[in-house]
Amino acid sequence: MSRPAALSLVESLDKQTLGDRAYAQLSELLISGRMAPGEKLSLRQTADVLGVSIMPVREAVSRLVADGALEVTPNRAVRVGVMTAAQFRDLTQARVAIEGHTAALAARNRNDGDLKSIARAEAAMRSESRAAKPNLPRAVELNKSFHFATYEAAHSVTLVEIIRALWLKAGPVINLDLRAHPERLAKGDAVRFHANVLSAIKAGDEAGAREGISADINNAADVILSRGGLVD
Amino acid sequence: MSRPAALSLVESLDKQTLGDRAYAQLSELLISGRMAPGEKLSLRQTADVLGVSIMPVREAVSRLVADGALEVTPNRAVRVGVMTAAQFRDLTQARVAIEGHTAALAARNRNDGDLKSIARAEAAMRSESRAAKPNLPRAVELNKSFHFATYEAAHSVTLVEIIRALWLKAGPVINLDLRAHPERLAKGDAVRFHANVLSAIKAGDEAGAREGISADINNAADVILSRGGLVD
DNA sequence: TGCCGTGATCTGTGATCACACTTAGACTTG
DNA sequence: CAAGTCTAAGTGTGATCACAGATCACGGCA
Repeated sequence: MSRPAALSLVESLDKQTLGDRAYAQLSELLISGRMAPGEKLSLRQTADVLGVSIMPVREAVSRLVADGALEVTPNRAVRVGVMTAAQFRDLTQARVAIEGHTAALAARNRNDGDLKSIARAEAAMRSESRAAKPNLPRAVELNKSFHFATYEAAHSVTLVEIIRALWLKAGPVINLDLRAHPERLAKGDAVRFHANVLSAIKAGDEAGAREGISADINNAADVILSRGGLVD
Repeated sequence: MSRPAALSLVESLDKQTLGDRAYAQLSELLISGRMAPGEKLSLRQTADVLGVSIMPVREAVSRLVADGALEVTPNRAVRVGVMTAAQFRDLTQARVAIEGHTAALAARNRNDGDLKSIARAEAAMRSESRAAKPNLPRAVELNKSFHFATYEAAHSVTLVEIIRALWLKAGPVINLDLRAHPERLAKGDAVRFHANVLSAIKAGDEAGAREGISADINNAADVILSRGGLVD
């Protein structure tokens, strides 16, 4: 099984299927809230936009439907999932439990490299959200970066994957709201919670990390629920 | 919007796509351990078995790949996911956290109907596993029934969905082992843990429910890991 | 003016075809 | 006899075609 050592540098150059790329692009749109809940989506149309045939889009969409991020109505129309207030509450509670647990785990398992990436992500989001006129898409992205830098520090690929699936469902609701009401960012709640999480993880304080993440999630969810924009 | 009242009885008769049925059948095979980790799977072949074209199978398989239950090797071969011992440990820890949390939630949120279904599932599995020669496929099915009756009592569709995805990954490893070493069932550990879970949930004892489920999961995982059948 | 049939168009789903690639086995060759 | 070669069958992926059902606008009837 010995091969020329130089070959190991170039092997497996692409190996990414078109369906995978379509999935990546669509989930990025969803997770960052660039598609509103209930917005319809045509296979052929998005296939044109992505410059491929409808097959890869089909695969991507069926995966997203399985994830619960998209849904296909009984009328055979694909749209971004719409949630009732009750479903959103259920999702939020699950997020608090799982993301809180993962943050606590991060406080125990983090190494120096993890601390650095979390601190960097925290600083980036702090400076962006305190800017005179913050770049909203960038703020959304930085918020995601901070959370996932935290979760990665738990060193559990299973948990991170689960959280990614949760964000896929919550993204459209949360980040669309943030785009519509940017004043929530300026208020600085998220930045404060993030700072608490960072210092707790640095100190190895599991309960503190869990509470910081819980507060961050619950705070955002409360604002959205009080806005009353969800059906039912 | 008023319609003849009689029509409301027959509306929405099936509305289940072939791909959904293929997914249901394949995931049932996986979750009950009837397919061994690493076992290969051909799209055309399974399409023949299921009596459909390869399209529905493709959709089902791509969803299962996204779930991590199946995997497609770089050589373009689909097979049941194989796990390293480290991955299995990670998966087990996530299961302990999430399923334990859900059981605790069940102890708080259960109603009388939930208690009845849990008790019924517990009794069914107990009697089967104490039989002279237990029916293994049935025991696997009853074990699943007990766990999910418990989790349903938490009344959180989000958590139950997540747990179902976790079982899809763990099923092949755990239940294949159970088929290969049925003496584990006769030993009665699972039955004892289940009884503890049932009484804790009945008593509203959240910590007890969490510990019972944790013990059940960890016990099975320890046996499998000590068997050394996992690669790496 | 209001309502309902009707046809063109668009939807997702399923089947079939085309293709690049892998793999296994018979064959040839040294 | 062993090692390399080449062919044929099988693989997943992608494109295209076919189809039932939904939607919507237009036009005719009441």
